[in-house]
Amino acid sequence: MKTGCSIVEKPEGGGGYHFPDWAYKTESSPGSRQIQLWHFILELLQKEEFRHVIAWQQGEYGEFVIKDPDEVARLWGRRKCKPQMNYDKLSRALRYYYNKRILHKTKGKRFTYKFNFNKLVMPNYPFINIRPNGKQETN
DNA sequence: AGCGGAACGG
DNA sequence: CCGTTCCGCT
Repeated sequence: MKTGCSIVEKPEGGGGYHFPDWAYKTESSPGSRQIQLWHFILELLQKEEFRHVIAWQQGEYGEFVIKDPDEVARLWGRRKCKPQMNYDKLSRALRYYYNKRILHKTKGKRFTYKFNFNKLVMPNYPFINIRPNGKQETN
C-alpha cells in the first residue's frame, strides 16, 4: 500500500467556509514551500469531518479548540511524513507562532488557541506594513 | 497542560 | 526559515 506521503495538496474548496478566502491562500512563494502547520490547521478546521478533532470556538473569531490532540498530531505527522509526531512536538511548533504573531494561546482554556488575523492578512497584503521590529526598507 | 531554550535538519 | 526533537521548568 502507498504511504500517501507525497506532495498531495489542495483541497477541493467547494463548501461553506467559515473563513476568509485569503487565509488559506497558496503561500505567495517562488519555489513552493512545504505545507505550513497553520495552513494545515486551517485546512482541518475547514472540513466538517474533523469537527470532532478540531473545531472553531463559537464566540471569539479565530479561536479554535483541539478536541483530540493525539489525532491532530497523527494527521499532521501523516502529512509531513513524521510518524513520531505527537502533541508535545506539534504544540512546540504552535508556540513558535506566538512570536510571529500568527497565533496566541487562549489562557485558561485547554487546547485552545486563537489566530491573529491581523498577522494572517499580512502575507496577502504586503502593503499593510505593521513591522514591529523589522528593518524598514526604503519605501 | 503549557512554556521556551537549544541543537539540528531540509 | 520552519519546524522537529528533546527536555527542564512551572
